[in-house]
Amino acid sequence: MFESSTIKDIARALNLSTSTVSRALRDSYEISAGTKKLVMDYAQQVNYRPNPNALSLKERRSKSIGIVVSEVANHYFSQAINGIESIANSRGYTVIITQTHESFEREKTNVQHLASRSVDGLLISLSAETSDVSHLEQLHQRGLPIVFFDRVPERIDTFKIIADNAKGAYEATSHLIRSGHLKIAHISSSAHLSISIERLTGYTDALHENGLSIHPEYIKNCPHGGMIQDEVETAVKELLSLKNRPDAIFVAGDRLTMGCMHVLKKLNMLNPTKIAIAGFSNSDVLDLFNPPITSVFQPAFDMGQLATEKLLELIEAKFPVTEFERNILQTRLFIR
Amino acid sequence: MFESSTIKDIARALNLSTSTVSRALRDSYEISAGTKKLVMDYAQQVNYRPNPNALSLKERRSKSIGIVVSEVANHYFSQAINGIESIANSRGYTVIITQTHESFEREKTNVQHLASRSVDGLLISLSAETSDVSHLEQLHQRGLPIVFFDRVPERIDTFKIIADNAKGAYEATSHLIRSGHLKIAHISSSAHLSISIERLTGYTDALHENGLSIHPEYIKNCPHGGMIQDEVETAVKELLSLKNRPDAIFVAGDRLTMGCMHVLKKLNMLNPTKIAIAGFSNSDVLDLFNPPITSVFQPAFDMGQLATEKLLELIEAKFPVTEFERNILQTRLFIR
DNA sequence: GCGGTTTTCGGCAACGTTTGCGTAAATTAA
DNA sequence: TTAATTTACGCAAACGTTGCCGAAAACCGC
Repeated sequence: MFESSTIKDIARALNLSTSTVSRALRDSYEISAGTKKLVMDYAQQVNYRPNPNALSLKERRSKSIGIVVSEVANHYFSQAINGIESIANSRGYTVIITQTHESFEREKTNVQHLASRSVDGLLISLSAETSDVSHLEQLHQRGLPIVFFDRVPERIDTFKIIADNAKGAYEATSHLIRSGHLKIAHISSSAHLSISIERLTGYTDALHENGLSIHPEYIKNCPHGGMIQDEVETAVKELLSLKNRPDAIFVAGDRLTMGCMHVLKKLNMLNPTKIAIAGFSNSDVLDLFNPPITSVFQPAFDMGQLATEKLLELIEAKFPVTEFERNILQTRLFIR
Repeated sequence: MFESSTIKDIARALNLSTSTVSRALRDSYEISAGTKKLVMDYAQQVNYRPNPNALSLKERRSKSIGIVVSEVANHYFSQAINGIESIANSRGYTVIITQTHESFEREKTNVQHLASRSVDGLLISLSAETSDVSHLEQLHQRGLPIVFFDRVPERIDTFKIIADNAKGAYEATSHLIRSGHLKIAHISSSAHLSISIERLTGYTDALHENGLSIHPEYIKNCPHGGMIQDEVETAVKELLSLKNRPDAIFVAGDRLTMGCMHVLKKLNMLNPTKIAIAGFSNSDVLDLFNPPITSVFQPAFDMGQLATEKLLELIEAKFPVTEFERNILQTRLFIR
C-alpha cells in the first residue's frame, strides 16, 4: 500500500540514530553541518514527509481547525470559507469543513466528530434549528478554543465575529421605504437566531423612524432558514393572502431570498410593481435576476479571515484568554 | 487545555491494564462480562473517545479522504460534495475539502498536503490549469487510491466518474439550433480538460448533424475556467465583434456561464433576441434569470456518491484492484 | 599531556492505541 | 486429587516523532 519513508528509514540508511535525524531535519544547533547536509539531502531525495498523526499524538495538537456552517452551497459561507482558508493555510493549519444543513442534530454530531478528531479549535456558525448550545458550552468549558461567526450564541463567552445586521437590515428596509413602499413585510430564519433578532431590530427601527407601524402579521419566520421550501412558500402565501397585502418584503437570508423569489415566480408575482424584494445575500449573480433585487452584502471573506485570526490567537495563546471581543463588520447595500 | 480521557485513565481508575480496557471496549471474547460492563459503563460516564491520531498511527490509515475541487462556491461541486459526504460519513470517514481555484500550483500543494496528511484516498476533479498530472501519477503509483470525477486525466488508470458531457453538449446545442439559431458559438474552459474536449465534441456533432459548419473563430477557450473574468470578457467581445456575429453561445461550464452573462449584461446584450445562451450549470436559480437560460444539469450529487463508493472500494480492497471502470452518468437538459 | 569544555551524537521514554504472547486462576476431565 | 484445559487478564512491543539526559569524541588552554 501507500507507504512513505520515515525518520527511522533515514536513520537506518544513513547509519544514524532517529534523534539525530530528527534534529538534523529541524536544523538543531547540536548537529554538525556535515551531518545536517547528509540527512537533509537524503530526506529530500526520498521525499520525506513527517507523519502528521505521530506529530499530533506527540504534540497533542493536530494543526487543524474545524468549521461548522449550514452549507457550502451558500455564497455567504463559501466566501467565509475562502477567508478562513486563506489565513489557516498560511499559518500551517488544515481546515475540516462540515455542514449542518440547518439541522441541530447534525450540528451536534458534527461538533462531536470534530472534537473527537482532536481539532485544535472550532469556527462555527449556528444552525437555524439550534437554540440550545450546551453541546458547545461543554467543549468550551473543557478548554476547546471556539470562535463564533455570523450566527452567534449569547451564553458562551468567547470571540464573536458578526456583521452589522441591524444596520444592514435598517438600510435595506429604509431603501424600500424610500422607493415608495409603505407596507413592508419581513421574512426571516428561525426567530431565536442572533441574526434574525438583529435584522428584525433593523427592520423595526426603520419602520419606526419613518412613522410606520409594525404589523405582527407582516413578520414571518422559517425555522429551517429556507432549507425547507414549503416553509418559505407558506410564509409568502400567507403574506400575499393578507387583507392588507404588503407591497414589499425584506428577506433576511441568502437561501431565504432565493426561496422567496422562487415562490413569487411560481405565483407569477415576481414583479416589483406587484411586490418588491430586498434581502441579505452574498450571491454574485443577483444583477442577472429579473427583477434585479436590492441586497445587503456581508463582508464574508473578511469575517472568515478575522474569525480565523481570533481562533488562532486563542489556540496559540500561552495563557488562557479571558478578554473577548465582539467584532462587528459593516455590510454594504447594493441598490438595484 | 482541552484534554479527554484515555484508555490509560480508565485503566488506572478501574485498576486494570490498558490491554484489558482496550479489549473490553472492543467487546473481545477474552474479557469477562462483568469487567466489560464495568469498563463500558465507566467509559460512557467519562465520555471516552478514542484518540484518532493514535489510531491512525497504529492502523496506518486515517479514515479520512481528501477532496480536490476548483471551488465550493460552484453549485456543481457543492452538490458533488454533498454526495461525497453522504457516503463518506455513513462509512465513518472524514472528508477534507480543498480548493484549487483552478490553479495548477494550488492543486499540487493541495494534493501534497493531503498526501502528507495521510488521507486514505483522494477524490479529485482537475483544475483548469492542469495538463500535467505527474504529481498525481506519482502518488497513484505509490499506491494511494485515487478516483477522478468530472475532469479526469487520460493517463492515470483508475476509476473515473463523469457525466455524459458530449451528449449534454449535443442536446444543448441542438436545442439552440431547434430554436432557430444557426450561428452558434462555443465558450469553454481550458482546451486540454476532458470536459472541454467532450463538450466540444457534442457541440460539433450537433452542428454537423444539422448541416452547419464549424467556424474555428466561433470557439473560444478561457484557460482559467472563468476564474479570471477578463478572459471571459475578451472571449465574448471577440465573438461579438466578428463580422459574422453569432446569434447564440453554448457555454461549457457553470462559472463560465455566469461570467458570460455578466459580460453580456454589461454590454447590454443580455437579450435572447440579440444573442441566446445555453450552458452547463447546476445552479438552482437559473429560472430567476433574465432571460432565463437553457441549461445542462449534471447529476452532481450522484456523481459524488458514486465516486466515493468507488474510492472506498479501492481503499478497503483486500487485494490490489486492477480492473477499473469509467462510469458515465446522464445529464439533463432544462429548457427555459 | 593533562583536566576541562564544547561539540556531536545515541539511548530512552513518552504520546494513545492495539495485539501477540505469556500466565495465574478457575474450571473441567479423568 | 491431579492433570489438562479454559478463562481472564497483564506485559511489552509497535506505529513515528521529539526531547531529556548522558556520553564519546573533539577541542581548548596551559
